Amino acid sequence: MDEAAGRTRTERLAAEIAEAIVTGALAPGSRLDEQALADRFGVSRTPVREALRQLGTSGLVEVRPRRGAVVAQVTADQLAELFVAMAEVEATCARLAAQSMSPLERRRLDALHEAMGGLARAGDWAAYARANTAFHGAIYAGAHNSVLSDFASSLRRRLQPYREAQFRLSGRLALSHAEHGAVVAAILAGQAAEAHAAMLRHVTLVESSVEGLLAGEGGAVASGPHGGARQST
Amino acid sequence: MDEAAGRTRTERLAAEIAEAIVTGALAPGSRLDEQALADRFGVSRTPVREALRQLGTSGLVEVRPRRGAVVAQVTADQLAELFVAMAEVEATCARLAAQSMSPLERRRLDALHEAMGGLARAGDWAAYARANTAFHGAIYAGAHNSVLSDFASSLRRRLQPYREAQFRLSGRLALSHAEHGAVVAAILAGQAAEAHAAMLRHVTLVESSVEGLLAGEGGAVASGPHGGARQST
DNA sequence: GCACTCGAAATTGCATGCAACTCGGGTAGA
DNA sequence: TCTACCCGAGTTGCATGCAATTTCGAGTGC
Repeated sequence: MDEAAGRTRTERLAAEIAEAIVTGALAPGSRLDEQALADRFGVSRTPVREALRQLGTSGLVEVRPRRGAVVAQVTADQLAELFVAMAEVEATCARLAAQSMSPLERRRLDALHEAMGGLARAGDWAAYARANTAFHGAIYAGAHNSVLSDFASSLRRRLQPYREAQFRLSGRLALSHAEHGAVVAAILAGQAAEAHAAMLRHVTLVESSVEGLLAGEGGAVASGPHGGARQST
Repeated sequence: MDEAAGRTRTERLAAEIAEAIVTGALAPGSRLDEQALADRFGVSRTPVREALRQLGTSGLVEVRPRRGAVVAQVTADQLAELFVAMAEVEATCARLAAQSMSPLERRRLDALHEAMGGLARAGDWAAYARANTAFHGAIYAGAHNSVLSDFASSLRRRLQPYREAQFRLSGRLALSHAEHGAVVAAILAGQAAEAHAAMLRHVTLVESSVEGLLAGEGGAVASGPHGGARQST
């Protein structure tokens, strides 16, 4: 499934390591030994080092000079800050989208939302999670601002493992779809303030849902939301 | 002048190259030849490459696989997007700050604002520009969210050369201080919506001021706001 | 005169090697 | 027994070298 994802080895490595971190195959806090990674991917340490630097800048790994790299620890406090930041940025995107989405973009957002209703009723949380990414992506795009859009995407990506788990909670799917409904209605109507408020509420509810999950797991925040998932590829 | 800024060569290089880009010593669009940079700083290509990758992730340089790195071009459209993003993020920080700044933080913000009034009346735009960075930094910090704060700082840094020029415009100093006054008043009073609106207005006014400057320069956006300025420190 | 092809120089991507630093265990001393 | 020190293994930071790709220019055909 890697085909020719990235042209250079460094790019492919950065993508693969990021994937492993986001999916939980590499647990937060684990050391990222350069030689071990190089052996594992069949390359030398040089591209591994370059990939780790890149991931360090984007916040996924922490590189300590002369002391190696580790998968970034996400404390409960930092997790809360990430969620607040994502809520605010997404809400901003929603407001801008309400102001500046084209008629075509509005129709497509509406259609996507309708389709997700079917997935929610069917209880297909895996498909819903995928569609959910597209849904939020459509709103980022509708803001017509690549800087905000990129930032929102990167936050969403970092929080992906924490968000995904909560879709399995019974009832969350229908709730999520209802919250989306309020966002979509406000955007379609061009009501900027309402769109902002609705999106803020939606993401904040996701956050409290995640917090409930993590609390139930017994303070396993530092080791991520995966009960023991290991790499799948 | 570099003392021991960064411990490793890569870090120092990243900082120095970033500085050269931000101050305009390296013009947007210029090629960043690895060997040339290595010679210039007296190191080998390896740390230069790692530094360039880092800067690539943060958006300051554009690295094209197999085709070398160039200082990121900022088109007029991208500049507008950067300003919109900064306005929105700063406004969000201002709103959060109004909600959650401690009494001590509020007093300090007020004191800083008062001091800047003196600088504005004296027409000391260089000192005002420095204090301005501290002023906005205080608001970022008051939001109590390192994710948003870091993002805002990075945007501010990228826009620094464009913002700085407009302080020299006669009248801008007093106007800027007046706009700050509205922001400070709202934050001190805990009026979240007002703080948001006031900050949005402030940054948007800075943007139009910068646009006026650039238009006056004759479409020199792509080559940056420096008419030929070279590094000063 | 213009476009296209081919080849050499230049530049990037990556592998390898070495020195400097970190960190663990063991030992001597109090 | 506890503390401090020392030393060796293991890692990281960086330099160097080579292969692959891009780029630019000269030459050729149309």
